Amino acid sequence: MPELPEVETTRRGIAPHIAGRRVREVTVRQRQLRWPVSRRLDSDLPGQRIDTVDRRAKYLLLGTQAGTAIVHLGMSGTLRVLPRSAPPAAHDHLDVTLDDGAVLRFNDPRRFGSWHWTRRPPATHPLLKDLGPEPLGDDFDGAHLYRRARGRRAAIKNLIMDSHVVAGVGNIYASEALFRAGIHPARPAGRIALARMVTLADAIRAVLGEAIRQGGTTLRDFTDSDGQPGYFQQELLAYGRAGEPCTRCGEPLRHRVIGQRATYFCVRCQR
DNA sequence: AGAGGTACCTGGCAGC
DNA sequence: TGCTGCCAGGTACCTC
Repeated sequence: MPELPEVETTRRGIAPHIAGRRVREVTVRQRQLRWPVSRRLDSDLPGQRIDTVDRRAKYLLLGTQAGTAIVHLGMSGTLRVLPRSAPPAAHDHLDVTLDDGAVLRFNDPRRFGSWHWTRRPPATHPLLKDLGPEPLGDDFDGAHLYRRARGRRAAIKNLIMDSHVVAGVGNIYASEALFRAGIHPARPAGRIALARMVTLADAIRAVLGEAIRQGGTTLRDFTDSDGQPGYFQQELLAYGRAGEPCTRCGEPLRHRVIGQRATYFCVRCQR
């Protein structure tokens, strides 16, 4: 269930266990993920030391001297560090065995996740090169949103979920940020004033930041073989709460499909 | 160029 | 209990 906070939580969870380790072996049990896993991964990654564990949008980047593994968790992917002796379970599609006997194991029931290998700077990879700014980075703010909304008649919720506008805002946090900002999710993006875009950008940063902090607090030991990876339990104010009273005004929250995705909002507070 | 729909795949759950 | 239909956190790609 990875949105950006979970991907970041995963990154923080696995990094201490894999950074600096050398890759002994790559085992691909299911090559058909969102895209077929390139044979280059099997051939190039073994023998390399993992120097960096970074994140760009919802992509995890395992950097080595020879190239970078680009990993996406899709809708249902998880990455965990386990003892090599741990037997593979259903949907354990890919293992990266390390030189200390641990294994970085990728599990993904729905197979919407992906593994790429690139020998070039990862930022130039087709999947990454056109991404918008990081929502928690310095070059994302209300002015950026306002600029990108000029001439756009699409719903604001669709705009902030467009990874080319801002990277990594998923369906849950789009609803949450719009609720906090008091902006109706279906409002045409081009008809929102700069000041409200500033409020929205701040809300996006706040909700993602808080979720990451919560993810950190509930993060379990990623080396625990039988523990579920610790997904954060966030106090969501809008998402999934159709019919429940708005925390601000008491009006029952509504559910509506916008951009083919479930959307939750308050008709009184959000305009 | 922008907007909208489709596709990928499996598991869980409500309803019958 | 078992079947069917629907829904789910993502996002590239296609068409209009």
